[in-house]
Amino acid sequence: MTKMTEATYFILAALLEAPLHGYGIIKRAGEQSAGRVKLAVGTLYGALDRLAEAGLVVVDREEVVDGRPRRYYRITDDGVTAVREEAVRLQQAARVVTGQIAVMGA
Amino acid sequence: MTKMTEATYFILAALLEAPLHGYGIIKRAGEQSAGRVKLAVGTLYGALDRLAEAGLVVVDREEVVDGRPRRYYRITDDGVTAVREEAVRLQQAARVVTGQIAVMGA
DNA sequence: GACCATATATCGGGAGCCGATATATGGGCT
DNA sequence: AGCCCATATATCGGCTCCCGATATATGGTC
Repeated sequence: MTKMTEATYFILAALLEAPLHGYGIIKRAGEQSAGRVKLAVGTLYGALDRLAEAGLVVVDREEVVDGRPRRYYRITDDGVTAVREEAVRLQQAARVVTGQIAVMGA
Repeated sequence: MTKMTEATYFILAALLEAPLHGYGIIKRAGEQSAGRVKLAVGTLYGALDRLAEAGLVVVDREEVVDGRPRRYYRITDDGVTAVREEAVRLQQAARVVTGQIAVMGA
């Protein structure tokens, strides 16, 4: 089953376009879901640690902006594969109830 | 957000067609997901208690077959609404990654 | 000065999944 | 006869993980 939690899924999804730092991930996840997903900070950092340990994300670079540190995370190839597989699982799960066939491209 | 767990979702989905007893729900969920979802018994009964308390399912009837008790659960109108809303959420979540638009009927 | 957005980090509580265990019956295999 | 398996319900403890609260720090707005 290789289950993935919802928070983990949206974190990976947020990193698909470009590397982001923690706070940026929270904002991006909110944007992508039209405000429905609000990642709590306590959720984020724990999840990022787990993702890094699993090799699905890596620290891209660290910066200091206005005295505040910023740690950018980048999704790995394994991370991309994992989040795409999870997207397929979500769609299949939805189909069980909707009974509708989704049009899927690449 | 009104989050619903994966186990809860598949339990409600399994009950959409007809009332089922606990063990039947486990088998039905496996069928509907092509064997991907395997509900653990410890998960099932706890989840059913929570669903009953929330009014999303009710006990339909109790039977005794071959000396073994069977308790049938039935999904309520609120349960149907909840599982449909969750299906939409899952589809929207999947779309964040796939970027594809799904064809939806009713 | 107070508050808010930005930014990272930790801790504790609570929810919930899951394997193990217990109990019970009937069928199939050896 | 003995054993395992499928069926069927129920409970318990461990573990994962989400999340709010808290702490710390800076710069802009009011």
